[in-house]
Amino acid sequence: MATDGESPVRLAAETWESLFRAQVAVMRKLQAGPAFRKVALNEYDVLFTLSRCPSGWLRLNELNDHVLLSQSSLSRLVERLEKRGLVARMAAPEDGRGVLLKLTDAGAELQKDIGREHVRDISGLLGPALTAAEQKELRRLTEKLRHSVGARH
Amino acid sequence: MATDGESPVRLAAETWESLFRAQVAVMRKLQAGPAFRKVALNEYDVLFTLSRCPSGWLRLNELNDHVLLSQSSLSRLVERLEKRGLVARMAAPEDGRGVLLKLTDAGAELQKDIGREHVRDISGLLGPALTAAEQKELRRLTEKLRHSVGARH
DNA sequence: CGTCGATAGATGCATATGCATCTAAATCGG
DNA sequence: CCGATTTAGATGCATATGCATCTATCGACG
Repeated sequence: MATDGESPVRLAAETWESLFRAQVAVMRKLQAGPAFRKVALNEYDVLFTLSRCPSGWLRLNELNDHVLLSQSSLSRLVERLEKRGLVARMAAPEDGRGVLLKLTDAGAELQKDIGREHVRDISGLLGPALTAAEQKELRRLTEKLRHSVGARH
Repeated sequence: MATDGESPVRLAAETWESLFRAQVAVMRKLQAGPAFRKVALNEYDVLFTLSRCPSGWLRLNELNDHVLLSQSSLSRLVERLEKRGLVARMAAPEDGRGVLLKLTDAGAELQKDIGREHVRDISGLLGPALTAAEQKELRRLTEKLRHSVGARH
């Protein structure tokens, strides 16, 4: 009758809390680095997502699925990035309501610069903490989690 | 000479990105639930941390290590919680600069209410996504990561 | 003890965020 | 083809956040 000491609900809660705290701890360190002096985290996230987009152009609403921001905040964030000359807008060809975004050359270059530094910082944090095998397992589990959660209805 | 297809730096970056995206995906769902109608995420985090504190009282600066917020923002957040009657302050007995915090009865009750719902939501997200063994492994890896990253001086 | 640097919080101010709402374009139903 | 509903983004406004700075206390050292 004894469970192995933990109900499924409690296990899930503890797992989430641990994941969340780890994310906070790493993020704290990353934000302290000089990489985020020029762009805020969410701004970098947008630049990064755009840099990974195969066609170069991405719809604003698709971008919104990636970032933990409300629609209105993202709208204004992009407005700021545009004013700084880091992204360019274009009306969507097939949808008169839509807006397409892409990095400008300056935006792409800034993303690459920050990205390089960012990747070094990350490596410096994860490398000493987890073996390669553990990192792979962590990547696998978080991918699985994300896809399960992201899968709608 | 062939690596197994992945440099350590790249693996670390991908692992972090996957962890981060999973956190965003889960957080999005959690925030959409009715639990966060009454208190914002960071506010709940403070209530939760206080509820877990053995002595009941916690220093403001210790709280700050837990939450992804600047010192000034936490200061004002606590001020709001105090105005809402959810936490109480006390001058630290051994340190005239310090402030001690604890939940009021109303704060403890609200935390428990939201916590219950929160835990149910989490279970509903993680349960279908990962087996119990996978959750335990994820918990282990993220704890290891957090302790390694946090143990900095 | 008295001065000096470090630490805990609070506060002024500029900016970022979210909610509600608005406009315009697409889609649906007849 | 037309009106009704839905969807993509933008915007007004109140609030939350961060940076720089300020005050008060602590701790070290002469």
